[in-house]
Order: sequence, then structure tokens, then C-alpha cells
Amino acid sequence: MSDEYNPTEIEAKWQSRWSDRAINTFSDEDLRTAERPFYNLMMFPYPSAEGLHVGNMYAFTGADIYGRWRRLQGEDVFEPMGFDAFGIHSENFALKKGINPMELIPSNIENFSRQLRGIGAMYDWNHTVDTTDPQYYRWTQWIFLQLFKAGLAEKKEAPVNWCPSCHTVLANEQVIAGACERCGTPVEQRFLSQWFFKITDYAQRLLDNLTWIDWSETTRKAQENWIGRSEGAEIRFRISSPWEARAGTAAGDAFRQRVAEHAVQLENMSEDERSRTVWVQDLFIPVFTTRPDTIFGATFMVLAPEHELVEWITTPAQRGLVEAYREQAAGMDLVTRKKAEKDKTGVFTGAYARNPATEEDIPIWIADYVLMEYGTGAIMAVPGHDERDFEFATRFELPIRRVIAGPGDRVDTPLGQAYDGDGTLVNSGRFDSRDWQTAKRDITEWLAQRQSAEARVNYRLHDWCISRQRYWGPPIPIIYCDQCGTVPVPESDLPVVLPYVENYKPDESGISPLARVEEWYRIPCPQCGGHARRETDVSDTFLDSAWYFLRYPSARFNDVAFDPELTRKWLPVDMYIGGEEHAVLHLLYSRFITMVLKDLGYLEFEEPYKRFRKHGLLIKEGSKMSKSRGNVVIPDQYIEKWGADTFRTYLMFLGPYQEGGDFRDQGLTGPAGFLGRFWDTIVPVSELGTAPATGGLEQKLHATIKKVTDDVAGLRYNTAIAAMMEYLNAVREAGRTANRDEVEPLVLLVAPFAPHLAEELWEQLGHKESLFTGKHWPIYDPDKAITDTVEFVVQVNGKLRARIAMPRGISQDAAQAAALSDENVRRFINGGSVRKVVFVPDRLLNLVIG
RNA sequence: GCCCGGGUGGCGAAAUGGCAGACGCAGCGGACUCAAAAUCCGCCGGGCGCAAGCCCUUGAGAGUUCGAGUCUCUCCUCGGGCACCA
Repeated sequence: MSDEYNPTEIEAKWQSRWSDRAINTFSDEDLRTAERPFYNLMMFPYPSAEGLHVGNMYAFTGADIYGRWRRLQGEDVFEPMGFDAFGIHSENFALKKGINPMELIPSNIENFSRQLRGIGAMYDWNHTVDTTDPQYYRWTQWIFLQLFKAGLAEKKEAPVNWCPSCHTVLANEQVIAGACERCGTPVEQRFLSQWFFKITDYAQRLLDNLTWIDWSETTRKAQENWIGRSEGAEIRFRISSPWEARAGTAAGDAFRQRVAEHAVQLENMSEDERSRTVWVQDLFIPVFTTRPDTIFGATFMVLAPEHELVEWITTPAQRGLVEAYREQAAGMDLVTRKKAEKDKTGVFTGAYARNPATEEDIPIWIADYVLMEYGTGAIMAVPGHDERDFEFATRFELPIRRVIAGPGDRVDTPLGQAYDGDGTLVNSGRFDSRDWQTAKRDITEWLAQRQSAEARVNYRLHDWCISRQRYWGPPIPIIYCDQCGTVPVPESDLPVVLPYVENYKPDESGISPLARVEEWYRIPCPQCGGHARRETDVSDTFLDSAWYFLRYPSARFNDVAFDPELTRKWLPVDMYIGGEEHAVLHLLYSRFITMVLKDLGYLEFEEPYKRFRKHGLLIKEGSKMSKSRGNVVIPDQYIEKWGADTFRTYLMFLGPYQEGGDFRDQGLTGPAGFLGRFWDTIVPVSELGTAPATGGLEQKLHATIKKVTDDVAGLRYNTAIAAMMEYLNAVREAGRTANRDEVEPLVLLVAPFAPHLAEELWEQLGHKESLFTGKHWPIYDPDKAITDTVEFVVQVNGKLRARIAMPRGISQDAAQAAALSDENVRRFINGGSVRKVVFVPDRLLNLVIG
């Protein structure tokens, strides 16, 4: 080894030594017998074509530093890494390249693994996961089956975005201003039959647990918003237009069936009437509202254009208009339709409903600002107190009525805009002058007594659509039999292997590419042996990643998804670090799957991650990194030039880890110089025997250990590094070769950041074992971490007038005496009398002059 | 519109209600060198001053306090998330 700091040489040496001596890997036996298990998890990457991005490396380095720190404290830290290699990203890249993903993805993974080995993280490559491995997705399919058997997976029709040019279904995120993000073609809405997981059944539990899990606050808030709990009431409005749907006619029978299916309320009907006729006026339209207190101001109703009742209540005179409007709405993509800036449009159905509070008949309209997916797909419109309803009422000249009076409003103060603030009720009959908050409850109760309402909670969260009409994912393990209907694939037949398909491109049919492979999907029914076909959709990538953390410890077992004993020992995850971009979907889905598996008896916990911390986002020279800007930082050249240790240290130094930072090429010289001086300072020390720390360095050392320990624990890596720099500067200012006790602890402090350098110096200091094999993190002595003298700040009337060194623990009187003898202090007191003295021990003295 | 974060030197950033600008980058001056690079030493928010020191300064304005970058209110602004969610 040469005298100069040579990162390339050192890093190669230690990476191969770690691997040869199995420093970072556990055997399955190690996992079973570990005494102080600590599961340190980071979000696994999808192995993109471009390779490891500096954003990945930033995330992984910060997480690895935490893991290495816990290991230096003597814990058995399990730090696995894997690949989220299924999904549309990988498939689209394969399409672009014209190479089948089944051939392309393995080479991406290989490239990624190579890069990951170079960043100096302590990954356990004995326990890795690749979601495209049949031995992995076999268990993804198994989880689907468990949900199916528990009644938590169901197939239903749902609207999707369809690009007629690319022949594919698009996620909402892929639709930009109503057009396909790739080709610019306007997107259409199509209805397809899809598999859903009933995550809404878990909405309240997912929300409740957020109060106690130890997660970044912003992430908890994001989940809370996403779940979107609203409290209010469901109120029923009786239709008051007297049309009938007669039994025995085709239309009448179809209507009666719809009524039964959709649980529209039927009341006050004799058996005889039921068998003959359904009167539209016997139907109720349920609406959800968070403002039952404003019901006296509901002057019309609006249904979503797709609402089932529309075709039955529309009058012949309005039918043409209504049909035209419905068609137009159906042709519109979901994104454009949900645009708030769009002008309100709508059509009157000709029908009326009775407001249960005022007993007035109010018109029923349809409009696309009411969404079928939320609530009941119908609203009571209160234009006086809802901005959207106000806009609609103004446009179509519908009555606007004030029913809430804010401070200073009179009963008849006209409304120039919707008022949604606090107030008391007006124009509301017996509820007049009641406070709006109280009235919410009172009116709901009053209507409930008359069977017209009940209190209700609604969630914004939708069921999780897991079907993908694409190729690159795990086939959904379901078989459709002509005789037996929907049959789950028997668990003993798993995995349902994704076949190699030459033409895996999606086409205009909207049907999965697997539907073109007859020899694959046509199979005998596992129950009756009759004609049957496989489900040809694959599942969402988010399902792959919803349980991968359960798989890591058991990654080497093929007969079980997760071994119960290892799971009990290692899970839930102790520390999870990842990007805020997954704050909602991935983190919510994995919480949901964990809860389900717990309810089904497979797990003993229901929250997968004890702690979650988000890391910040890296930008480059003040702007976002993106391929189009051409400013994406690829770590390889930097590591080659500066070494992984310098690169890691720089990434952690450029800003607070949880907030991100601005990457500038020039900035690397700072940490590079630091590590170079570190080397120069410590190499000569190895030739000396032990000697204690001397002078001010001992105090400074203990203070630094405290600072670095606290900062690393709180992921404040930037200030931890600054503290080490300060200490190193102090050692060098001593102007002599340092004593061993002055610098050996510093080698340990820097080890999580620059593990190769630390190992090398540790060895040169005479240690035989890797420093990551023992409990080596230095412990500070609180008594030694403080100085004997303190610099007192003396203020006069709150302004700094002097700094005076005084012994620690000095009394107020003594400090005051010292202060009063200071010339500058005297000058500012200027003969005035000291009216008040503020004394902060060992810190500050403030003399207030009257 | 709603919910989170931010706004501090030329730049990245520090600061349990108690010395604003730690640490680093860039810059300037010096040493070494024939020279350059590397390395080392010094200076480095603005203004006044020979100096001691003084005044100003944390997006804007008010407030609480002996004392505010930090707490409260109002506003401006940037970033992120959600969004006709009834």
C-alpha cells in the first residue's frame, strides 16, 4: 500500500475482502441465531436501462450509513437489496429497444448489481429478491389467492384511459392534459372488467394506525389526504315525477333488475305493486353530503351522467339532450373531465325530487362535475354555500338561497358568491339561528327519524385496481371455466409461469398480449376438467413490491413465502428509508397487504415498518435532473475519479439528508480534501504506540463523538461530517503527530461514511478483524465533553457588548462583577442603574438598564 | 382552492428563544515552484473607523419577550402533494 491516499486501490481491496470473509452476508443459520436483529431496509430499485442513478445512490448511501452505524453498535444488521423488475417501465424500455424483456431485464439486473457492489454498501447478497423470478412471483400469486379466498379480490367493470393510437391502457399519471403522454393523441374512456382489491374495507384502520407509527410527518399527512375521510350524512331524496316502469315489458323488467342490483330504495309498495309496476316516484336517490346543515338551501339535484337512474327518470322531451350529453361525457377522458377550471356544463332531465326538509320539488340535472366514483354519484346542490353548485346555478339560472349567515350577514344579505364559512342557520325553519356545527348533527337526527337520512363516513380512497392488460408482470392466477365459473388456480399449481411471447406488444383490442397465446391460456378446469381458460391479465407491479420485505429473510426458501420463525425474529422492519414519491401508493399498499396477511393468520403484526424516514431529492446546479435537460448524474465516472468514499461523503454533506441537496461537481473537492487530510493525519500515527489524548483535544474529541452520534441517529449526516472536519482541523492545528487515542475514535466515526478508508486505517492501526465485525462505536464521557471555561455573552439591554471567558459554573454575582468591570459594558451602562439582570448559567448575562 | 415543506453571504448550508453565517465551495492575498497543478498559511455579509469599536443584516410588515433566524398573526414568494371528493 502506498503512502498516498489511493481510493481505487483501497476500495478494491476491501470490497473483495468483505466478500471473501462474508463480512456483510448472513447464512440462514446466522439469521436464525442473531441475538440483536436489526432489519435495515431501503426501497429496492427497478433496474432501469440507464443504470444506477445518483438519486438511487443518494438514497442507498444514506440508508447504508444508518445500517453501518447500527452494526458498529453491535447489532446484527440485516441489509438486503433486490430488484423490482416487473412493470410498465421495464416493458416500455424493452419495446423501445425491440428486445424481449425476458432477455433484456436480466442484463439490466446484472449491470445494476455490478454498480451496487461499487458503492460500498453492506448488502447481504445471500438474501436478494428479483420480482420477475418465478420463485418470487409464485408467492405474489399466492398472496392474490389468499385475498381472493378471503373475499377481498373481486372482478368488476371500471373506466380506464385508453390511447387509441398506442393501443394501450394508460395510468392517470400518463395522461397529460387529456392526451397520451407519448403520442399526444386524445385519450378515450373505456370500460373494462378488472380485478380489484378491496382496500377500502381497510380505510379506517389504515388511517387509525397513522397516529402511532413512527413515520416522517409529511408521509403520514400524504396518506391521510389520500385516504380522505369525510364525515357527513347520506340523505335520500324521493323522486316526485310520476312515471312508471311496468313489469312484463322488457324495459320495465330490466329496470326492476337494476333497482335490485343497485339497491335503490323501494318503499311503501305492496307485494302486488312490486310484481306489476315500479313507480319511479317510489324511488329514492341517495346523496352523500358533509353539509347536512345546508339542506334547506338544496334547490336542485345533480346526478353523474353515468348514474343508473338517469335513463329512467328522463322525460321524453329531454331525452335527446340527455342522451347527447351522456355520450359526450363518456367520450371524454377522466383527466380532462376532472379539470376544475373547465366551465360547468349540464342538462335538465325533466324530473323532480322532493327535498325532505323543505318538502319542495326540486329539478334533477345531470352534469359531469359530479363523479360516479365518489359518494353515491349524486349530490344535493346547495348553490348558496358550495362554490361549484353556485357556479352551476348561476350558469343555468337556478335559485340560490342563503341558509347560513356569517358574522355581519343578515337573513337576506344577497350572495355574490358561495359562502362556506362559519355561521348560524337562516331560512331553515325550526333550525333557524342554530349554530351550523350543531345543526349538522341535529338535522341528520331529525331526518333520520323520518327515515330520510343517516350519519355516514365517506373515503376518497378507491379500491385498488390490480389488473394490467400488459405482458410484463405475474399472470393473475385465475381460471374461467364454462361450468364452474371463476376458479382459483390450486396453490400446488403455482407458479403460473409467464410464457415467453414473441409479440408482447399491446394492441388495439385492449386485451392482454397473453390473450393471443391460445396454447397457454386454454387449459382444462382444475375442478371439473372441462373447457376453461386462464385469466390473461397480469397484476400491478405495486403488488410485487407490497410484500418484498417479507421475502428477504426467507429468500432462499422455495417451499414457503416467508418462514414463520425468521419472520417473527426479523419483522416488522426496524428502519425503512425511501423516497417521498412512494409516500402514498407503495407504502399504503404494503400496509394493506400486511394487515390482510395478519387477519388471515400469516403474520403477527399489522404494520410492516416500525420507522419510516423519507430522504430528500437531489437537484443539479439548481434545477431538476432529467434526461431531457441532459443533466442526469451517473455515479460511475465520479466513483472512478474520486472513489466511492469521497462520493458517499460528498452526497451526505451537501445538505440535510431528509431535505435533499444541490449537486455541484466542484463541491466534491471539499470532502475529497477532508478524506485526503484524514489519511495523511492518521497514517503516521500507526507507527506510534498508544498514548492518551492531550490538552483541548480530549474535550473536543468527546464533544465530537457526542455530536456525531446524535446527528447520525437523527439522519443529520451533513452536520455530522462538519463536526468530524472540525475535529480533524483541530488535530492538525496542534502541529504535531497525533496520538493514537486522539484519532482512533475518529476512524470509527467516519466508518459509516467512508467504510473502505476506515477499514484500511483500522488495519494500519494494528487491528486484525474488520471493524464492522464488532461493537466498536466510540462512547463519549459527558464530563469530558464539556470545557472548563465558558465564553460568557454579556448584553446590555439585549445587545451584545462583550464576550468574557469565565470558569464553568460561575455564580450570577461573580459573573455580574466580571461583566461590570468590562470597559465596553461600562461604557454602555453609562451611569444608568441596572434595573434587571437576566442570567443564563454558563452562557449569558443581560443587564437591563432603566 | 386545500395540505405539507422552504425563503439566511457570491454559492451549498449551520444555529436546545441567548455570540447569525459553524463546515465546505468559489474568490482574493501569500508560501513552495523556473512555471503550473497539487499542497500549506491568511482574508472572506454590508457600511463607518487608524484602531478599540459602532451601526445595519436571516422574504415583507406587525406582535410576544430582557432578548426572535427560531414563537404568534397577516402578507409575498418558491418547491412538493392532493384536487370539480359534494
